[in-house]
Amino acid sequence: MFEVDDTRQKLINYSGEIFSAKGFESTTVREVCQAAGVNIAAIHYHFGDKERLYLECVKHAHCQHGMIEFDWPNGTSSQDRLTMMVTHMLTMMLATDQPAWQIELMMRELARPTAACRVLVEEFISPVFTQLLAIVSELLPAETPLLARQQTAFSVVAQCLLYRYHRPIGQLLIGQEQFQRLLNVDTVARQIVAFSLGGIRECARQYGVSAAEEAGA
Amino acid sequence: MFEVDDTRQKLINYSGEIFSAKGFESTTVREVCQAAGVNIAAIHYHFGDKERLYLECVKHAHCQHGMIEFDWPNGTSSQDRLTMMVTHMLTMMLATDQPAWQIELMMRELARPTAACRVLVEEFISPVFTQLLAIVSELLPAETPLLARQQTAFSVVAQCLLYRYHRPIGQLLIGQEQFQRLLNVDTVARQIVAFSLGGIRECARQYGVSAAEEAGA
DNA sequence: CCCTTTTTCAATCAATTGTTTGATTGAAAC
DNA sequence: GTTTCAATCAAACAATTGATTGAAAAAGGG
Repeated sequence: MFEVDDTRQKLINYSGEIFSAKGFESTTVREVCQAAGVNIAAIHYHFGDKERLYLECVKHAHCQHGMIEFDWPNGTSSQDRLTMMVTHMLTMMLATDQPAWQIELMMRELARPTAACRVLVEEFISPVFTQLLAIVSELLPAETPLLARQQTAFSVVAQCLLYRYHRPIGQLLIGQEQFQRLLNVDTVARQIVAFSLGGIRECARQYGVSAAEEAGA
Repeated sequence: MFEVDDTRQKLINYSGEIFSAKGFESTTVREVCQAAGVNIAAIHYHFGDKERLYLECVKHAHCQHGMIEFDWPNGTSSQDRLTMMVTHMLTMMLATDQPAWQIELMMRELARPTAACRVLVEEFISPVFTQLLAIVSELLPAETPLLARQQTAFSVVAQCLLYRYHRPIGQLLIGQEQFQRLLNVDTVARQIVAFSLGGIRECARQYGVSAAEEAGA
């Protein structure tokens, strides 16, 4: 974490934090510049305008949290890979340590896409989804239609997304102290993996015997 | 759907639509009044200010789509009730027919809560969640800890929420025409129910034999 | 008809928005 | 020492924001 005392870098860091907390519209350039300790005109000088500063933040966010390369030990089972995948996604979702504004900004962008969304999906989301789809496909029969496999993968990611997007509702529903216990990655991951494996197995039953079960028998 | 030519009603309808589409901050009172065909001062006269107009919209939204009362035919199985529950939630999530701004506004409120969120959860979300939790509990062993049952219920609702909140990502991930096929309630409901039943069964295995299986044996 | 109350209207308010200007700084290049 | 150029600054820009005014219009009751 290099703390470069560069005006441009300071602007990205501070504006990214505010953008992620309040959104693009509700963030004012004066607020950003005051937080960063730079002059108002610095935004125009270094980025052109507010929107291009925002785009730079999104770009910076998904570069910093770039896709990690999963190099599974040879012969890792589908179940284990699913577990690692879910754990990886949950780690990002539940991350509260600083600087966490990058994730939050990306989540905002994915929920209410602007122009920056497409590249975000292509470079950040799509690779993860492709890998997840591959894992799910191994656990489903070979004849399973593509759409059904995609739906199954959606069911897995949906569970992970809930704990970030709907944290406030969750707290109101089951109480704050109870929900606090659900911020532990391993606790949640264990439940989601178990639930998902059962769900996948049930879906597999609709289309025949899964490839994994076939190999296991 | 009474089309009352009342200024107050027109303001709620049109502003609700714009609020739901662009959010509170990005919506201007001029835009609203022009759409409704009323004078700018009408907002101040009928509601006081912009914020109280917004609160009135949220209230109107969750009143219109109030909680439906499930009166199951006596002896309806847990599975069937889960199916009806999921179908009900998905019907709301995937609703695209007019006027759909009420749901969208509530979803916004639940993702980024303002003062109006608490009453929304208490009167609208909590009753549904309570019923879902009851159904899930029937399918799980009696010894299952409360937190585990709540997590399981979360896993079910999460799948439903995905198809509304992350529609843009879904379209980018699997293609627009492919995603279009996932806007059919029955198609999605069938998959989610199957996945969920399998997931619940797997979770039940961790805590013993479920009450339902016990009764079935 | 007149009187009162409610409702609507054009015009304007002060405040805030993103953006731009032209001068000033400071250090490197010649 | 002079020139050059990127960087920063205070100040102001035009435009838009939500809110407010006081008069005009409409509605209702006697």
